Amino acid sequence: MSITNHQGYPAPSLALIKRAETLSNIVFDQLRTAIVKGELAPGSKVNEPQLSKQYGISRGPLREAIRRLEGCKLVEIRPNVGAKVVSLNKEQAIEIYEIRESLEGLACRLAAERASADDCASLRDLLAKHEQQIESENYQMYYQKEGDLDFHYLIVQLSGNSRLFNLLCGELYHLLRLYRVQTSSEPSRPVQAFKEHHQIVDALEQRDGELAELLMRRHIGSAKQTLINQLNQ
Amino acid sequence: MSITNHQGYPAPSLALIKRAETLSNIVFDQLRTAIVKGELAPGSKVNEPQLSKQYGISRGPLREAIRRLEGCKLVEIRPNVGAKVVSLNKEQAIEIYEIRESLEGLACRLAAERASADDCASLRDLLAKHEQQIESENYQMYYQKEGDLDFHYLIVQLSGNSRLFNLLCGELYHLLRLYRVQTSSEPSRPVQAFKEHHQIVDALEQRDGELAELLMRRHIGSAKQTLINQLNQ
DNA sequence: TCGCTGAAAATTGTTAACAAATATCAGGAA
DNA sequence: TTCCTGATATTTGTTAACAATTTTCAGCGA
Repeated sequence: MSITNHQGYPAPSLALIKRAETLSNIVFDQLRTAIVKGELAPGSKVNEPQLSKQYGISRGPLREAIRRLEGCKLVEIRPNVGAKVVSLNKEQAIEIYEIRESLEGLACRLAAERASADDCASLRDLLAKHEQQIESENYQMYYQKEGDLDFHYLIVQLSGNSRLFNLLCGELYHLLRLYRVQTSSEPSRPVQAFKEHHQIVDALEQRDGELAELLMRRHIGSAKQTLINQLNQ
Repeated sequence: MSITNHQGYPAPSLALIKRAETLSNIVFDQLRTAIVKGELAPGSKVNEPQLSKQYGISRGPLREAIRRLEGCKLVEIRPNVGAKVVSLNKEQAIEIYEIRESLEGLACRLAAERASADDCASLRDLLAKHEQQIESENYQMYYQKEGDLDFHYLIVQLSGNSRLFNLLCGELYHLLRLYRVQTSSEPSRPVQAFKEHHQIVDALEQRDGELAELLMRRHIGSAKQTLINQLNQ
């Protein structure tokens, strides 16, 4: 969950000055988190009077936060009726996996072209740390937990394409997390995934962008296929 | 934009029944159009009192519309300072082209797999119509005008992935249009582009998803390269 | 029971006023 | 001149009240 904050704060001395966050921004963050964590159930109504009481603010900034969520496609608003938390069906989840497959492939190719030796070392470190975790705990833990996300996040970051990062690690990540919460489904092939991660890092170290792209697309394609199998079953 | 009228209203003329659009939604549409067309210059400040006067509404719904634009990443808001129309530099434009290259490749592959014979016929019709326009007017016209967009839109639509459509033909299209307005740059290789469009349709007709993807990636990669050359010059 | 009606309640949309922060700019000092 | 200062004006953030619409639900009749 350690996402870099690219709107960096100005200076160390100013670090103590509390950022002038507006109520709207605060509530936007809290609502988005609540939605992504499933505390606000997919498909459920967003009740303005209730939430404004709950957060202790008036409806003005709350409505602005909801409008921003609408722009992010996390809620849908029908005029004179209200906002509903977006809800994904399996077809829509597959659509997102298709996009992720393509874009993380791109990220991998770019990362292979642009990553420095230090960057590759970081990736190796990360995988080594994961290996420790896996051995000390249980193979099940790895893919299901944040370890998988850390790996993907780092590669997308190494791609150097900041819009790609925002898209994959922001919007699409939120939607997929929403879907997982909604269906209580978790990825379920930890050992294989770990092997594939190693192969991908190998390709990155060899600066083989095409291979890295291919491997990542396969890697996510497998997860997509698992989902499709569930759909057909 | 047709009105869904569930209640059996007298219906003297459905066209006259004004849709229950909120002021916020109306102004959102108008602002987005103004931004994408460049009427609100990139980087310029979004002044609430001025706009609320101009549109004849109060600041409440106007601010909601601006917050929604923020969610769409078309404006950036700094607390206590206000909203600015987003402005893209060349690096950011290249980032978008990289994403488009990958995603339109995906769209092409999916379109090749899913498009029906009728769909392919529609594409052929579209290209034939473009060919007429080109011959009757000027080769310059084609790639610069909406013809190019029509072609890309249709393919993305044929992919059957609605989120992909919203992403490519919604968000990314708006941003690229913004960049073109900003730099007054227009694509400049109409003849070659037209040939490439034909090749892509050929691949689609042959149901060759891999080739279609490759060709589309090259097609957009060329446009990206043109941009990079401008950057280095 | 079922479905309809319509008044009451709750919710959403909009506005205007006030509070707080920032931007502007005249005036003065080095 | 150039750079500060600080009073003023403007803009943004927030609230509460009002208007309009939808939802709820008791009452009624077939």
